[in-house]
Amino acid sequence: MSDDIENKCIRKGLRLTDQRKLIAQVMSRSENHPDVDELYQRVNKLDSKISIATVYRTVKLFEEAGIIEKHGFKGNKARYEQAPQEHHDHLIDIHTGEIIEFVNEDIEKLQRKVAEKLGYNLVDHRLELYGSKIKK
Amino acid sequence: MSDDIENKCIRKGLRLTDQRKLIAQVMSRSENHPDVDELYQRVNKLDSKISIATVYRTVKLFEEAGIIEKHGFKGNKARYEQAPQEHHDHLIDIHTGEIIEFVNEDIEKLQRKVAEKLGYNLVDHRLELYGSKIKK
DNA sequence: ATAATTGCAAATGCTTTGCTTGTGA
DNA sequence: TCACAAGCAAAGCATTTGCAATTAT
Repeated sequence: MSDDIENKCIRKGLRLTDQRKLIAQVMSRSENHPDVDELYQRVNKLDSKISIATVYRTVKLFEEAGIIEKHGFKGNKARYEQAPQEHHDHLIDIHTGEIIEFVNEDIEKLQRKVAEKLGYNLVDHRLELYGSKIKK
Repeated sequence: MSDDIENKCIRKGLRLTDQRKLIAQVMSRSENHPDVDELYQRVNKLDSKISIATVYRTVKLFEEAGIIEKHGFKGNKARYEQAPQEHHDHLIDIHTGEIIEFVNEDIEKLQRKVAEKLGYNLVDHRLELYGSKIKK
């Protein structure tokens, strides 16, 4: 269902305003990883009175609640995606900007091992691959 | 020698100004991964007339010439380090901010493999581990 | 000589915030 | 009702840029 995010909000005790519902909805339906401005554009079509400050506040709220995830890929602007059920990393096409999600359990394991070898518990990580399409 | 960066500038045909020499020198002697402001503070002690705009311009110039590397760890501000002879990744202590460099050839291999499986040539990557020190 | 570089301050781009009015529970 | 959220515009930061003066080659 597309209001999954709404339910999460309720469970987290977040007040459910019209604007938050809209942003949740747009976020749910996003195929790509939109930045705040894209989000604002889309939400704006549904409610032209919403302000970009609200989008920023909501996105941060959702992020802190663990409902969505923030990414800072190269080329700065923060991009968001719905917090995935299962963790994944990203491969970014350096020519088109297309973002492909992937999972590799071997890499995950090695990361934990590396951290431990250095005397650390792995709390979080960021892995981004940048590549160009192989032409046949 | 600490003026390794200077030689690289010459080889790249970059004009060698006093300010660039200073920044190169400070960069060479940095143990940590300084951000522009730290760099500016240090350089400023050697030449109080230097402007922060010059530091920004120089750091970008060096980066584009492949002389230094730019990192965007979590918590935004760009940090720089001398371009290493051998590639390495970073583990960041989430409590102290300390940055530890590491190399793991297995992870590197897996990354290439993952990219290829997705139909891409791996051009670049970013791997950051965030951890907290294991207490004995 | 002269094209590139600097310093300064103003401009930019993204993000946050103060304050008043509006609203969900 | 009333603590919290939204809208607006102003402020904040990191970074970039226009321009006149300076400098490396």
